[in-house]
Amino acid sequence: MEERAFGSVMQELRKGKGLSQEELAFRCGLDRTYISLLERSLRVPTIVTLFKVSVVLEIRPEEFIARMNVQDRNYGEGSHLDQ
Amino acid sequence: MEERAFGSVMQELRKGKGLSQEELAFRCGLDRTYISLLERSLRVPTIVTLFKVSVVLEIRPEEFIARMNVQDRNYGEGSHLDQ
DNA sequence: ACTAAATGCAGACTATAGTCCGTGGAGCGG
DNA sequence: CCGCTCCACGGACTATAGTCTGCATTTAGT
Repeated sequence: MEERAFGSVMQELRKGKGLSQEELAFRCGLDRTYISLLERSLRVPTIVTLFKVSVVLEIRPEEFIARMNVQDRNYGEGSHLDQ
Repeated sequence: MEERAFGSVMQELRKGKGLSQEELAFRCGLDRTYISLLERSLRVPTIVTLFKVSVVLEIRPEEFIARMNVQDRNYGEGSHLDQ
């Protein structure tokens, strides 16, 4: 199905923004332990959760999904990964 | 959150392929009544369900999500909205 | 009018998304 | 060593995704 896990993409984006799991959870209105479960791929989010996380991580949800499909595509040239 | 419902996009794609709810459900490995619930936005799918439906409807999941964003959503001064 | 396909919908389920408590361990600065 | 932050993890929840069965209604064809 998905080539790359949702949680892996989320963790990468979270660390890229220098957020702790707890801080991300708070800003998303989700539970701290649930973010942990997501990153370890022990839960599958609904698309509503995808949208919530995308807002906080400042990425378009479709871009988030796109990153799950392909490992190497020249994402960004570091354009929106920095900050 | 989403401007356009998941179910609305799914129904449009389903009809575009001339499939009944039952046929779509069968090909997705989902229940017929659940497809009905999704189209009426009485349920929110997980991303796994998004992927299943996308395969059958022959659309990339990120494109599916993108079609939910008909209205503009602003994530921080258009830094990654372009492209 | 009759038939059949397609869908809405209700109810009672099962599986899992998501919460809320806590504990313990790894890492790090003082 | 001590305190602090971050995170993995457990257990016991609550909410909701998703199934299954059955029936009623609508729509289109003949």
